[in-house]
Amino acid sequence: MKNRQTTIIDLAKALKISKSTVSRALTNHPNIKTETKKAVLELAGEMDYQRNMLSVSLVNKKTNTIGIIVPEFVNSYFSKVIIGAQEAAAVAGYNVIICQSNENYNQEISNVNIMLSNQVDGVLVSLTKETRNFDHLKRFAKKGIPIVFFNRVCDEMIVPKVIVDDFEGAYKITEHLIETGKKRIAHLAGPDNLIISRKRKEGYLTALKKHNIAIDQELIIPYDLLLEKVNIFVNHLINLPNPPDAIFAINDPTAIKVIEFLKSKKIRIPEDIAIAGFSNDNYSALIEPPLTTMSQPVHEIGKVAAELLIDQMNREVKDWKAVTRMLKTEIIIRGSSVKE
Amino acid sequence: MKNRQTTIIDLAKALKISKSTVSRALTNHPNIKTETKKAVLELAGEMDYQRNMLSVSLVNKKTNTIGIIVPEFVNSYFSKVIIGAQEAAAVAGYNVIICQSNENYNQEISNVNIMLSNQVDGVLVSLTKETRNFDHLKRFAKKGIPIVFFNRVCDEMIVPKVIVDDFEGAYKITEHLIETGKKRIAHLAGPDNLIISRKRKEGYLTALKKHNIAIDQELIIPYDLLLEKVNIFVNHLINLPNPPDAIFAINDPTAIKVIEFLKSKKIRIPEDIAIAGFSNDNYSALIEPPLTTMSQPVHEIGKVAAELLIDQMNREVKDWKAVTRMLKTEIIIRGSSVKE
DNA sequence: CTGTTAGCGCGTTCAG
DNA sequence: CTGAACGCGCTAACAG
Repeated sequence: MKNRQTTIIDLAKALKISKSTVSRALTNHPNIKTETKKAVLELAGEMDYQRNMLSVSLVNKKTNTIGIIVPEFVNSYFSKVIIGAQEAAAVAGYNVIICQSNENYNQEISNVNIMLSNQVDGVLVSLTKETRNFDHLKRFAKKGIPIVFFNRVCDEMIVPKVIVDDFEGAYKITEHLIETGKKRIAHLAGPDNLIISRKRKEGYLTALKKHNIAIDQELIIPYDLLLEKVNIFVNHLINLPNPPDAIFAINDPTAIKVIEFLKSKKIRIPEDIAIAGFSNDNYSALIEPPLTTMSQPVHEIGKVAAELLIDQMNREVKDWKAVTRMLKTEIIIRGSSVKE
Repeated sequence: MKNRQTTIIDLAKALKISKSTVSRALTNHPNIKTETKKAVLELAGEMDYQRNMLSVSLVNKKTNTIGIIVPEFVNSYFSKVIIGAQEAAAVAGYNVIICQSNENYNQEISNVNIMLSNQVDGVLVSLTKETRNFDHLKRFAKKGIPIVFFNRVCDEMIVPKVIVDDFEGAYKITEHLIETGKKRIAHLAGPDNLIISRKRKEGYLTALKKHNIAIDQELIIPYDLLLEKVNIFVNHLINLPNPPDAIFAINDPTAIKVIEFLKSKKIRIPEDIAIAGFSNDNYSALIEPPLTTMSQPVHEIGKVAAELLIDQMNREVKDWKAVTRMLKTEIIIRGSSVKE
């Protein structure tokens, strides 16, 4: 089926020396005559020899690979985190394999199996919106494989985490809406099992309380992150007897959908209803009106997560540390909340 | 460093049977007593045994993994292609490893090395904008590893390719601009080494000729796909003594940048200058005005590419077929070219 | 139906 | 400085 690739044995035969010598020449071993080393390297070049990492990993019990499991990467958020992680991993000599769970719990389980059977040395995980049970993820730790969560983290596991201050972010953005004169602020809240959803909702609620605005449960919409349904929820909101004058959406893709829908209904943004999102995605600045949102340091989230993971991998299991790194967000005020 | 993971030997010892029996039980071998099989499976579950694919791959000389090399995946285009490819690969029992070359030739070479040392069974490649030499990619074929190109393909290698009709797409979209009454249509053309750039430019030129519009070299801007530079080029265009009344950009991210810049200059779109892009990216419908563009069947491109690759992998090298699949595009007319 | 043996490609002892 | 021998975890071929 497949042509055999050049191996150390091929090189050894051609040069009439032992395999171990070839191996040593290839791995910069100290005890090796410079000329035999040179000869080996030369022939390796000619024959396009490429080290078989499968064997190396098998022998070393180490693949130099870290796995990343994300819910999706069509939106820019996770793509950028991945790039940040990949760069930091490369610096430390690690490759990366990526699986997307497609926001599906069972898919996440099967991703874990893929990672495990490919013997990753560590994993970076951001949970699906459905994940409520973490047994599949605990398998990593049991096998001595460190795990680091980012963005969609899990309280139940004491491991390193990289997050932003979702509470504060939501608080500030809600406060911003209040300060622009809005009084009935609705919230499209994410699934309650995600900590980011709960924190952002808390931030929202706390800001309202602080400013003595009565909380109206009618304005808090439980939303399962299915963009197709945004229209229904928003339509419901605008048809309330006492409709909202602002909507804070759990994330930017949702907020963008909200804007689209309101525009189609000829509702003025921000005069009639102001909109805010969360995360400052790629195109949030480009829609009309541009979206007010909290920016997250996406690239750095990936970088820090990878660095924490690599740190864990360099420790004995008993020395693992479960630090939580909380990175800075920044409010980006644009035309969806303030008339420019 | 790492806790040893459960192996077949562990199971064999615990059950006091031979390793081969355990192996057979785990792989659904026919010749095996149902009760021993059951016992093995049960213990495997208890001990959380996970097959070490490193060893399996080493023995089988097959990793069941296909590699994908893309220039980037921050924009939605390649993300979606990857998802399509991943789905098709999964159906056939293949995993996927993804590398991004970051539009960098040297990075692409190093990606090839990663793929090779990880012993992928086949690769899907979309070239960087810098790639002019293909020796690194020819190494795959020499080693019996099939390669399939998509989107950014290469004339020099006779292998399967998945493309869209870039010539026709560009022709139609230019013609559309002409039909809306535009006479001085500029083109932000991609690097000449990319076939898609050349085809799209040809389509543009042919449409002009067909409609007896003189070709003005001043309006054809060679552009290296660096979004940061779009403003400079567009600024140059609008300050020409005889400025364009339309701009056809090689891709959507570029077109979106053009729109942003023109808006900042208070130039009316499409009245003063109409804009068209190519590929119908995620947010092209959302900007103001929404972007006229050619949609590509991104998901299907990935799917077809993966299927062609899997087909090659199932053949002997001598039976490899170099089909080129050209998928359908569709013009999407929106407000950036026609006042709504 | 089960056990034994060999070997995938490599790195790492241990001898010289 | 170099070679021989062993083993990583698993599957396949060959005996029973």
